[in-house]
Amino acid sequence: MKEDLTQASIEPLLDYFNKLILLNKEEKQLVTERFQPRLYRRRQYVLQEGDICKHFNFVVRGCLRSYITDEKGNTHILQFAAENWWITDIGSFYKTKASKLNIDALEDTMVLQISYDNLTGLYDQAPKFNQIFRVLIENSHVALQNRLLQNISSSAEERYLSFIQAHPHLSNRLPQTQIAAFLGITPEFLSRVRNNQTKKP
Amino acid sequence: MKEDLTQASIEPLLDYFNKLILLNKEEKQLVTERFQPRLYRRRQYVLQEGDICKHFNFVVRGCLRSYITDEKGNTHILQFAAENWWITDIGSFYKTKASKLNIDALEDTMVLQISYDNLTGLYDQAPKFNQIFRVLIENSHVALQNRLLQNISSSAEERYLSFIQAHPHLSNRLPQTQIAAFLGITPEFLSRVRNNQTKKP
DNA sequence: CGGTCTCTTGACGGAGTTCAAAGCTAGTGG
DNA sequence: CCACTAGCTTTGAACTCCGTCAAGAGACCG
Repeated sequence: MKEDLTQASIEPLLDYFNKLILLNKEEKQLVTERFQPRLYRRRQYVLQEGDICKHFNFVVRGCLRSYITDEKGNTHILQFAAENWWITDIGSFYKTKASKLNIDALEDTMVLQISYDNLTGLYDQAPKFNQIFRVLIENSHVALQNRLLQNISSSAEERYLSFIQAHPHLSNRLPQTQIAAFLGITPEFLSRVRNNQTKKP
Repeated sequence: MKEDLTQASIEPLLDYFNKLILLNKEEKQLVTERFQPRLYRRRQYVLQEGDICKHFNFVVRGCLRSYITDEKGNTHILQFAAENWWITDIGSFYKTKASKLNIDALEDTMVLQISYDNLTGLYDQAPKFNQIFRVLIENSHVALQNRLLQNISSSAEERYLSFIQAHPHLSNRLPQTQIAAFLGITPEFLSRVRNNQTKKP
């Protein structure tokens, strides 16, 4: 499946903003000017540990992940980002300091990305985006709170069932190794959980 | 130790804001007008599951916690908030919907709190506070990301050591049951972890 | 094809839980 | 100010969940 940037469409992003707060013509124009389309190929890094995160990314097609790698070489996934999701290292991006996270592509992926300067410029030209990006972070924060609470209160099986129920589209297209790294268990144990699950009902 | 609202001081809050972004005289005045001091006694609820979270709280003295209770009756702590920390249910507060969290006082606690209307009024009168509160959430979000990653990648012992190192003042004044509920382990096991720890070095 | 990645399965080991009991601390009411 | 109760901490033993290591069987891609 070929794709190139001339096919890039800003529409999904405009739709996304419009669902949060209606944009006028000028604001849509600003978004179109300040966000840049970009393609990442499978396994390509969007951000590498130690670098400064330069962009806020909106996924148009494909799937990215953010993760850390521990001293044993195991990866632990903080977030997946498929269509219409945002991904960045907020701490590194806003404070311009070295990132502890990696972000890379699980599939060939097209994003619309905005740099720090372009984003602060956007805040100045259209203050409405202050509110929009505050809401983005709030939503993301609430989701993360729920995930943490579930992690300290539920078994691996409960977390897995909850994940496939909340994200059926993701659990279909991701390899189980990635889901295990997200849930905080080993791929072997996830395999057993799934096996028990099919026998149950 | 007696304390009452006439002794209430807005100073810690003004100091806190000033360290993020310098405030002018008018802005300080606005903060003084719009934040209300309030006392909560030990075990008193600040927010109860099912209610709508009405306030953003800044702790001046004492300590609060936010938590859920599961079907077995176990509590799982999302956050502690001692001096100079913020605590609220962001989702419930901004979207005016029923909260899944409880917030209560672990000690007699004085807070400075602001209502939703007063906060949005503050945003309008002094846009600087848009930025201030965006930074607050960003910081909180980064802290939560780190905690989640540690939870899915580290042992109970590692998490405990990391907690007492990052928050020595808190770990001294909190009962171990509360720390265990925060780390996601049983109080019995935390006792054993501490016991091993004292024997080691 | 050949190699790499993914998924499964088994046996074993270890981290963390559950239940129960006991001593200790601290708040509370009379 | 004392007595009493409720909560905190510790310890033991049995048990469960989940990880580790190893091996083999597809599946996909170059």
